[in-house]
Amino acid sequence: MLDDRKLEVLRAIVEDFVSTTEPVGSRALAERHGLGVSPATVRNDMAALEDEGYITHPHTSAGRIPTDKGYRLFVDRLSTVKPLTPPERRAIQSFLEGAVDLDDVVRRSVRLLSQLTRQVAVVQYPSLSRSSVRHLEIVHLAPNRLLLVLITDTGRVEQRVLELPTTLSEQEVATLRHAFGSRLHGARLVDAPAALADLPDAAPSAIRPILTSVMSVVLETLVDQPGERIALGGTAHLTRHVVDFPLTLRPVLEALEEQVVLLKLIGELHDPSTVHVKIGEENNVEGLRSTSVVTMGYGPDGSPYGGLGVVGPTRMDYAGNMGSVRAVARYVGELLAGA
Amino acid sequence: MLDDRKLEVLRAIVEDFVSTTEPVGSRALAERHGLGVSPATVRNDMAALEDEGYITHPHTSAGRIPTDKGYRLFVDRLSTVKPLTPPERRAIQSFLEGAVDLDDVVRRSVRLLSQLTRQVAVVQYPSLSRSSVRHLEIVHLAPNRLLLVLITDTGRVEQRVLELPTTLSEQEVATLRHAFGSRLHGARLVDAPAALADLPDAAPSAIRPILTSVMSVVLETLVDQPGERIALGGTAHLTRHVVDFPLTLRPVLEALEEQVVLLKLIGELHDPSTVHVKIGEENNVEGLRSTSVVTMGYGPDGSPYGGLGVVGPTRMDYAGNMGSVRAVARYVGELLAGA
DNA sequence: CACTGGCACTCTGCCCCACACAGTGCCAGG
DNA sequence: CCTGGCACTGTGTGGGGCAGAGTGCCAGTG
Repeated sequence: MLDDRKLEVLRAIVEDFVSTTEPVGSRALAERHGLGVSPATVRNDMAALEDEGYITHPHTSAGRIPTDKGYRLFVDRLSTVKPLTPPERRAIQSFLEGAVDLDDVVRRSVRLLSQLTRQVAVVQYPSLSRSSVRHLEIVHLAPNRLLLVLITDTGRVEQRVLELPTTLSEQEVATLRHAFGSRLHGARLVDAPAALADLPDAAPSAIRPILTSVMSVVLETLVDQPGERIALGGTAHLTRHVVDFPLTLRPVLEALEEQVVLLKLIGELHDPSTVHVKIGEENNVEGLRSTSVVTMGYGPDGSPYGGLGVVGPTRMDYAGNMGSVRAVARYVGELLAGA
Repeated sequence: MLDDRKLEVLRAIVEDFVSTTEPVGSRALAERHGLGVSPATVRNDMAALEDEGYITHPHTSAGRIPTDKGYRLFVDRLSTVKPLTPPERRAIQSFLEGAVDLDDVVRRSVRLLSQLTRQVAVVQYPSLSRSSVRHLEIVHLAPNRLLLVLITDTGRVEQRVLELPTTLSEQEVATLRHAFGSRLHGARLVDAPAALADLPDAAPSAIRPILTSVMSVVLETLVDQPGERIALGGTAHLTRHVVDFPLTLRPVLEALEEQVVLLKLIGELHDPSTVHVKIGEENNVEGLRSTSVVTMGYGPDGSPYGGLGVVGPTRMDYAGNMGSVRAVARYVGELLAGA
C-alpha cells in the first residue's frame, strides 16, 4: 500500500512543512529532496497518501500538509529521536547542576526545556506518593494540632497542618515522632500504610486508641492528598503561532492554566522511560486538540519521580523536541537520584 | 484651560473608547452623552484636548482615542472607584473563605481577580520579611545540617535546609531551638536580628562560638533570602486583545513570566493602602509599556503582607478594575489577619 | 464671545475586477 | 510504472472606484 517512496514523500512533506509553515507542492518537493522522480510521480504518491488520510490540502490549488495521522506515522516510523549535540549536553548539565534546591531544579528545567525547544515547557514536581521518605518531622503546634514536615529523597519538602480528633501531650507526640520516623524512614509513601500496619499492635496499649486515630489522619494527609505540583514556562512561545491560529490561542492558554489538565497530560505515561508524543486530536484534553504534546518520565525506570514535556503546535520539530525532552528528563532524573 | 465641558468630553471619549474599542467621533459623542452642544463644539473641545496631549487620532479622518496622559487625567480626576455590588461582595467572601490554607487563599484570589476583571491577575504571597513568626522549628537532619521550618502569622510555611560550618550535637540543637524559639516567637522577621542580638551574651560561654556562627547562618537564611513568591493567572484574557496588538502580546507574556518583574510591579507601592494605577509608558517594566497595571497592598495599613493587582491593556475599565482590586485586597487582608 | 451649521477635504475600508501563479488531476505515450 | 503535457481551479495581489466617517475651518447668529 505504502511503498518506500511514498513514505519518503510523506517524510519530505512533514519536514518541509514544519520548517516553512507552507503547504508543500509536488515540484518543490521533487527538487529539494533527491527523490529522482518527476513532480508528476510525486503527485500520484501524494494522491495515494491523501486517500489514506495522511495528508490533505487546504484548497484545490494548494500544496499538501500533513494530517494528525500523517504526523503520527512520521513520528512512529519515519523519524529518529535527534540526540543533542555535545555542547548542548554540556550546557544542560552545567545549567542544571547550578541549582540550589528542588524548586530551583524545577524552575531551571522549565526554562531549559522551553529554550531548547522554543515551546511551552511543563515540569511536574517529583510526585510525593512515589517518593520515599528521607525525614518526617512532627511538630506539636498546639494540643490538638500537628505540623507534619516531610522531606523526600528527591529533596522535596512538603508540609501539612493537621487537626487532631484528640489532644496530645508533648510526651505522646515524641512517641509518635519516633514510631513514625523509624518505620517510615526510607519507605516510599505509597508503602506507608503497610509500613505502619504493625504500629498499633507494637504500641503500649494505653496510647493505642490515640495512635490509631492519629495514624489515620496522618495517612490520609500524606497518601490521599497527593499534593502534585506543576511548573510551566515559555508561554510566550505560543505567540509565534498567533498568525496561524489566533483563535485557538485562548483555549490553549486556558488549558495550560489548569493544574488538573497539566497533570492529566503528564500523568498518562504508559511507559515513562521513553518519550511519548500525543498529536492533535489524540489529546484527550479539550483545548489542546490543536497542539502536540511530547512527554517523558524522569527518575528510575520502574518508578519515575514525575514527568516533564513540551506543548506546541502539531507542526513542530518532533525529532528535535523528543531529543530535548529525553535529554532533560534523563539529566533531571540523574540529578535527583544523586541528591 | 480645561473647563468642565472639556473634561466631560474627555471622560466621554475614555468611556466610549473603553467600551467600544473604536475611535470616537464628535457626532456619536454629542448624541450619546447629553452634552447639550453640537458636534462642532465638541470638535473644538477635542482640538483643545489634543493640543494638551490628552487625546490623539490614529489618522486624519478617524475619531479620537485617549493617550496615556488622557487616561491618567481620567483616573485621577474624572472617575471614582466603582464599589462592587453586594452580590459580588458575597461571592468574593464565600469563595475566599472556602480556602483551606495559604496556598489555597492565593490561588483563589488569583482566580477571583482574573474573573472579576477579565484581566491577568497577580497576587504576591505574604512577604516573609514583613510577617511575624508563629513558630520556628529546627530539625537536626545531619550533624552539620539543619532544616529550618518557619510558620508565619499569615499561615505561610517556609523551609530552608542549611549547611553548618561546624557539627552540632542533638543537645546543642535543642538549646538552639529553645533559644531561637523563645526570642523569635511573635517577632517580625525584619526584627529578627534585633531580637537575637542578646543571644550570644545570654548563652553559656561554652557554646557561644557555635551559637554565633549558627545564628549568622540562620539570619542570613531567613532575612537575606526573602523568598518572595508570586502567583499569576488569567493570561488567557490577553488573547482578547490579540486583534488589537498581536505584536505586543509576546513581550507582555515574557514580562509576566519573570518573577523579578512581577515583584517590581507589585513592590513599588508608595502607599499600599490605596489602589495604584500605572498607565502605559508610566510602567518602568520594558514589555509592559503598552499595558496598565492596577495594584494595591493587602494586610494591615502600616505594614502590608504583600500586594496584588491586575495587568491589562491601557484601554481598560479603570473604575471597575480598581474596585475589584481594592475589594479583593481588603478581603484577603482581613482573612489573613484573622487566620 | 461662545456656539452652530455648513462645507470642503482627507483618509480608510470595501468591493470588484483582473491577472498572475501555484498546484492539482488526468491522460496519453514511452 | 513513470513522465511530460495540458486543462482546470482556487488563492493572493494590485488597482480603481466609491461610500462613509470624521475632521478643520469659516462665516453667521444669539
